[in-house]
Amino acid sequence: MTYRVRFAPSPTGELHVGGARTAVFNWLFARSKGGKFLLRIEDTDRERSSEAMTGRILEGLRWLGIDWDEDPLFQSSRLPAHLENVDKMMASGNAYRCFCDPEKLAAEREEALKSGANSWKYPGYCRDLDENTVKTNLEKGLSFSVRFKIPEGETSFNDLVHGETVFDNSNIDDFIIVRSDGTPTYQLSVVSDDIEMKITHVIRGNDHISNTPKQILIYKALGKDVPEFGHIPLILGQDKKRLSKRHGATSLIEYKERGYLPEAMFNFLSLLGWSPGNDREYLRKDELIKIFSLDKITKSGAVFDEQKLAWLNGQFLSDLPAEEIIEEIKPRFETAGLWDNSFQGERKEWFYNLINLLKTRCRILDDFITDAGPYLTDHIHYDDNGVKKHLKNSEVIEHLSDLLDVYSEIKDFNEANTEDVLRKLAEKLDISAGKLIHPLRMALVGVPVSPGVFEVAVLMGKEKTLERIRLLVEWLKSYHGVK
RNA sequence: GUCCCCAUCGUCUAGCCAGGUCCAGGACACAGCCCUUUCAAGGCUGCGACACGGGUUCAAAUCCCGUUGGGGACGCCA
Repeated sequence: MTYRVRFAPSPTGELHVGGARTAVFNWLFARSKGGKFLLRIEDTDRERSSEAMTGRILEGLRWLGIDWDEDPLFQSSRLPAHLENVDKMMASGNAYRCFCDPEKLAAEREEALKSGANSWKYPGYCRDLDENTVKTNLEKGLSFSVRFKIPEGETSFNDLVHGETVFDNSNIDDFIIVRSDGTPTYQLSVVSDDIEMKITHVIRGNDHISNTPKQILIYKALGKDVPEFGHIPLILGQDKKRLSKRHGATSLIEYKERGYLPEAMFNFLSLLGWSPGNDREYLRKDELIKIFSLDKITKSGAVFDEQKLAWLNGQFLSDLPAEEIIEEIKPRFETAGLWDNSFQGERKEWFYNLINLLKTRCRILDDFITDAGPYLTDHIHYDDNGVKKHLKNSEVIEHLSDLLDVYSEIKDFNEANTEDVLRKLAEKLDISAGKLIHPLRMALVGVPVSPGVFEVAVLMGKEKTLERIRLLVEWLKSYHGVK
């Protein structure tokens, strides 16, 4: 059996993280089974759909590393085929024309609900119209929609994640499959296209569970095989409600812009409502393909926790070679005005070293911008807290001046020597090494946080190190009011 | 309201189907310690959950029923 699954976004908005997660599960299923992963663009809502949005959705998918096997099917192109199915169903008595006035129906419904009824279904006025009436109505030019005729009985399916699920048909309305303007509705289009695309497994969000019996009934009315269905849990916001815009960022692209790596995002999404069944969490795509299975999908909703995403991103960042990080951060550095082409030219090695020094401290890509700043510009701002903590005693002026002297003497300005010389000086001055180390860090980067200060000094080079110590000495003189 | 789905640490989850090895394991977050020149990273420790009530059973987080709670769907949107 060839497994065929699909992801069917409608291009009415950005690719939502929930949608992206559905795509991830479908893709993982297909790739792990050697099946096909297909795309269908549900663009039948002409008002809200746009070609531009289709492009952005595909771009998001590509960014995540999700590829598809055949050309995407545009639902709007399939309109005649959908309507053909309606003819079949009308001919077989599974669908009928409804001449009811929609406004009248709406009013009826409102009234019924207001007077305490707990649900309202189409009363079936046109359900059993005789041929002559239909004919006359048609001749009169009355507009009509087409409804699906729900049969008696119950409809059940064995959901891949929830197991046996049963619906009593009496709870299902004779839903509309063709609007009075002659266009097919969602339920019809989905089934028609899934048949056309030979979809074997429909893996989608939980919110579609109540659509499933309707769709199964259409398959049956059409005499087609019913595919397997698997309904995955919804992604929730902190308040446990379905993730939506009021929870913050919901579109995949926003996370890309925030500096998350596609591999990390993919990994994170795969863990939302699925687990490999053991303690492994930090997983690459090829490993995920190997271990993914539908029966490990969780039943309950999953809260989107950006902190965990950030942690995962940090894991990927730490393991990513500097070259690749540089590719990712280049555009960000450019917009921040920190980029210089020499980083990929004569200062290539130096820049690699810098990035390698910073990467274990970074969680998202923009962290590199703030962390790398002091190395790339000469504008040093002395952080208030750092000043209070390490520079408030005017003695540091003397200490730094001494450090400046001994550092100027160093011939081979490497980590061992810079450390050695500093520690000897501290001993001579009878102070702890920290009393020199922290001011030195302040001199070099202006903040009390950095990689190992000797690594920093060496990376900056002797000249710049000396210059920055001098600069801080001058700054401190005026700060402490020393002449 | 009706129908459907769900229910293990604050969060993601393992365990549940094939009941004992679970006074419930891992991860994120949080707190502390170690390492250490700071911050990360790393290591260690701590905090922290089987929603409730009934069954069934020698034994239930695991099976059954109910209650409660949460969510989703109830469109001539998709």
